Amino acid sequence: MQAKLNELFSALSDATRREILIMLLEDDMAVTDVAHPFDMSLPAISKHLTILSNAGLITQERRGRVNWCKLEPDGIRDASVWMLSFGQFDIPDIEDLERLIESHIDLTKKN
Amino acid sequence: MQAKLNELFSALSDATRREILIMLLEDDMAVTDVAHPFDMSLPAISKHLTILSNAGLITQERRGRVNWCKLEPDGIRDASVWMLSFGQFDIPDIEDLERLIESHIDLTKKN
DNA sequence: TCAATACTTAACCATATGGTTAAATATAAT
DNA sequence: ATTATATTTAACCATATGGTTAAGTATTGA
Repeated sequence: MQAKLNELFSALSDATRREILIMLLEDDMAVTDVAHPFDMSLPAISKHLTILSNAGLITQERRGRVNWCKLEPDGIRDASVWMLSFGQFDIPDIEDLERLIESHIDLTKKN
Repeated sequence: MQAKLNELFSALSDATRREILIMLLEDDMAVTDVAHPFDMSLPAISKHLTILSNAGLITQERRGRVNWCKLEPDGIRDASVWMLSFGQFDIPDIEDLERLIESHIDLTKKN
């Protein structure tokens, strides 16, 4: 359990990986397309995807030469359970939330 | 913002640090008392506390030779905002939550 | 004043992380 | 059959992380 939480929070502790997760909210994507917006080599992205996969935050399914990445909706659950049980998890300022969701939309439009 | 989130999730990605946070839910504690339940040197705990402090999850206030550690209730907020905005943040199985809260109680009793 | 207490800092170590480039693999298209 | 595409694997590198022990610094108590 603790090891799983370590892996989860650790996976979330990198901005590139968080952006990838947000991109995958929109739709499933091929590895190359995931890599496209980032100023980073393909192997680097491939590694990030492996980390997200091991943490259970995404799944990958190869069809032909394309490896499709998709969000695993339950992946974040253990982390959210921990945060809720930690108790300091109030509903945040609605404006913070709106601003952040807005920034996600900008991000996906950027592609 | 991203750097702050990196720091926050990274601080949460270590089981020792998460346990420390849960201990501090109960009450403020001196560094030595924080260290007591762990099979780890004092400098190691001191480092963990610095990391929690830099992430904004706790504050430390020295009075005399005792450095009091206290939870910073708003510290986790940015992480919770991100998770909520990520959207896959359902209220989890109530039994999962109860089991986890129970395990926290056990943990604090252990001291 | 001297010793004990409550730490922090320094120096070190092994392993992990996040990136790179080059080479390998498998599939699809020509 | 050859080439292009999509991706992974390997080898490498610099820096970060999480621990250690030993030494240093205040503060308190005797």
